[in-house]
Amino acid sequence: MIKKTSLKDIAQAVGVSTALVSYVLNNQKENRISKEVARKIRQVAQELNYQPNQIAKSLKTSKTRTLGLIVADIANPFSSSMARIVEDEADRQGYTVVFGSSDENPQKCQKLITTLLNRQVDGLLIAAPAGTESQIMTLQKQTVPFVLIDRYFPSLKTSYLALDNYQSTYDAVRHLVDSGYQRIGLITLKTSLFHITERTRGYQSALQENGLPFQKSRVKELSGNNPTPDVAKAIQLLRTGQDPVDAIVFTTNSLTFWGLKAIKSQHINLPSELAVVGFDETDAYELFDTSITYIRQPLQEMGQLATKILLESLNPNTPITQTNLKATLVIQASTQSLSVPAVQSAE
Amino acid sequence: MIKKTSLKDIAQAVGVSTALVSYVLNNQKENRISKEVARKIRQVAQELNYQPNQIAKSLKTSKTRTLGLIVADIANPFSSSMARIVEDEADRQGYTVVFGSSDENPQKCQKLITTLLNRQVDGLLIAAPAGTESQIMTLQKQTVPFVLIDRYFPSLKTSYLALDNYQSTYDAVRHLVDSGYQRIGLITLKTSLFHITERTRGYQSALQENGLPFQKSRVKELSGNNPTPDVAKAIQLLRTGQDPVDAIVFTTNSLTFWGLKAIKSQHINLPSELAVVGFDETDAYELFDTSITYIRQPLQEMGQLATKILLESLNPNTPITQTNLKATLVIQASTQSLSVPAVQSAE
DNA sequence: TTATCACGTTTAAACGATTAAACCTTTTTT
DNA sequence: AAAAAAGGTTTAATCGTTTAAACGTGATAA
Repeated sequence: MIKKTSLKDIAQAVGVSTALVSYVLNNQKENRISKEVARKIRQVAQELNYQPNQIAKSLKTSKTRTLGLIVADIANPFSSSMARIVEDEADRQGYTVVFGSSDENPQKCQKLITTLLNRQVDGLLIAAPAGTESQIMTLQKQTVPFVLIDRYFPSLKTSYLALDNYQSTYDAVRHLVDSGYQRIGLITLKTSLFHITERTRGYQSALQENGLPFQKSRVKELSGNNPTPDVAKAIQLLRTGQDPVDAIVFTTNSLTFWGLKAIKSQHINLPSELAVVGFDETDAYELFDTSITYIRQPLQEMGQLATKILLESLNPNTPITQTNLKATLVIQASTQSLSVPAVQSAE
Repeated sequence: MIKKTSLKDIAQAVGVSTALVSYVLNNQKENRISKEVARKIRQVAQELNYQPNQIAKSLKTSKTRTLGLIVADIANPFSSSMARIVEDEADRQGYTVVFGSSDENPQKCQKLITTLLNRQVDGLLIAAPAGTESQIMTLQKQTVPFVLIDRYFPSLKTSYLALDNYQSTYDAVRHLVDSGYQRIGLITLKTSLFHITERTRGYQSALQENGLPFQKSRVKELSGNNPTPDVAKAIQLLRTGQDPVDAIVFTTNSLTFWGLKAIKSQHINLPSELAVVGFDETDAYELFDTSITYIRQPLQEMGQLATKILLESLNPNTPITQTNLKATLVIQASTQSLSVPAVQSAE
C-alpha cells in the first residue's frame, strides 16, 4: 500500500509543528490559532487527502471506536439481522463493528473475547453460549464494558437486553388454549441456556394456569445435532399414541423451520390436523402453505437498545441495565380457532 | 477497563528490558537468550496474564491482521453466508473481519472504504455496488490489497472472484429447453451491474443457440424498489396476452423469493402451469410446495478462495487473479420435463 | 598480551497521533 | 515603565510495541 499522508507530512508542507496541525484538524484551541495558518493547514490536508491513522489515534487515546459482536453464527438470519441493526446504530455514533461466530461453543467464545479484547475493542455485545458464565464473570471483573444480548445468566448481575422469554411462550400457549386447543406439545432444545428454559417454563405455567395438565411427554427436547430427522421424529411421537397433541409450539427459529419441513413432508394439514406456533420471524414462512402464527421478537429494538446501552456504558460508572422486551404474538392461519370454520390462509 | 499487563510490567517484574521480553515472547533470537531468563519471562507473562496490545503492535508493524468485508447487506442470507465463510477462512489464518453493509449505495460504499482504511485493515473484500468503478480504481491506484467478490467490473483489471454468470443462466435455459419448454421468460433487476447483465446475456444466447426466438417482452427488468407487487405484476404480464410464457428464470435470490411468493398467492401450479428456475440456494425453498430447480453458486469455494487470494495478495507484487466459478444447476420438480408425467416433488 | 569473537542484554529510535506545559512575542493593564 | 495578560506556536512526553545497533563481559585466538 502506498504510504498515507501523516500529520508530519502536513506539518512539513506548511512549515509548522505537528501539534499545531493536530489542533487545527481537531478544531481545538480555535481561538488561539491564527486564521491564516489554520486555513493553510486545512487546505494542505485536503490537498494531500489526509486521513488520520486510527491505529495511532487509538494507541494514544486507548479508544478504538470499534465494538465487538459475538453471535452464535453470523450465517443464521437471527444473528445477521441483529448484526445489521447493531451495525447501523454503531455507525450512527461513529463506531465500526467486528464480529465473530461462537457456534455455541464456549472455547470459541473465549477465543473470540480474547481476540477482540487484544484488538482493543471499546466494548462487547455478546450472545453468550451455554457454559460461559465464568468468561462473563471475568469480563466483569476486568470491568470490560459489555452487554449480553438475547441470552443472559440469571445468576450474574450484568447488563443484558433480552426477550421476556417466559411471557413469549406463555402468550402463545394462552392463545392456543383460547382458540380451543387442549393438548399442546412443545419442541425445544436440550440446553441449560436460561432464555430457552424460560420458554419451557412459560409453556408450563400457561397450561397450569389455564387448567390444563402439564405432561412431560409432550415436551420434546432435542440436541440439535441432526435436527431434520430428530424434529420429524419428535413431531411423529407427539402426534401418535393414545393421546396425540393438537398443537405444537416451537421455541427457536431453527426448530420451527425444521418442524415445518417435517410437517410438509408428513403431509400434515395446518391447522386442521395440527396447530403450530413458530418462534421468530422468517422469510421462509411466507413460502409455506399455511401462514404461520409466530412469536415475534422486537429485533430492531433489541439490537438498537443493546448498542445504545453499550455505548452508554463506555462511560465510567454507568449502572447495570437489565431489560426484557415483550414479544408479540403474530396470529395467523396456523392456529385458527377450532370453533370457527377455517378460512383461506393469509398471504 | 482495568489496565492490562504490558511488556513493561513484565520487564519490571523480571528485572530486564522490554526488548528482551519482546524477543522472548516472540521467540526471536532464541539462541542468544539464556534459557533461565527466558523461562522466567514466560512464567511472569503467564502469571500476569499478558496479552499483547494489538493496537501498539499494529502501529509498529503497520499490519492489523484485520480484513474489511463490504457486502450489500449483512442481513441478506447471501451476504451473511459469505461473511461466515470469510470469517472462518480469515480466522484460520489469524485474521479478524470487520464488516459493513453498502445497501448498494455508492456513497455508503465509499464511506465504508474510507472508514475501513483509516482503521488500517490489511485488505478488503468488496461486493461492489453499481457505480463504484471509480472508487475501485482509486483503491488500485493506492495499491490497497483487495479482491472483488460476486460483482466485478469488466473494464477494470482487478482481482475478483465471481460466478460464471453467463453460463449459469445459459445452463438453466438450456435445461428448460431440453425439458420441452419453449416460451421462457426472465425476471431480472434493472441495473448496470455486470454480473446481472451477464445473466441476461446467458439467457439470450441460450435461446438463440437453441433455435428459439429472443423476445424483449419476455424479459422483465425490475427496479427493486417495491419488489413484492412488481414481481407479482411481472409474472402476471408474462403469463397473459396471446403468447404466455411456460417458464420463468429468476436472476437473483430475492427475485426468486418474491416470485415464489407471487406464484403462491396467484395459485399457479408448478410445473404444470409454469416452470421456474430460481437463483441461489435458500432455506425458504424447502418450505415451498414444489421443490425448486435453482442455480447454485459455489458460495463456500467463492468465499474461501476470495479470502485466500486476498491474504496472498497482502504480499507485494502478487499478480491479479480473476476467477469465474461455475454454478451448478440443481434440478428439481419445478422444471419437470414436459414429456414425462409429473411425479411427486422431492423433499 | 592484545585483538577477536561469542554471548546475553540494553539502548534508543520509531510507528502516528495527542496534549500539557513551555516558550516567545505582542498587547494591555496598572 | 514594569508587570500581567493574551496570542500563537513549539517542545517533548506518551501510548505499547518492535528491532537495529550498541554495549559489556568473558572466552578464545594470535
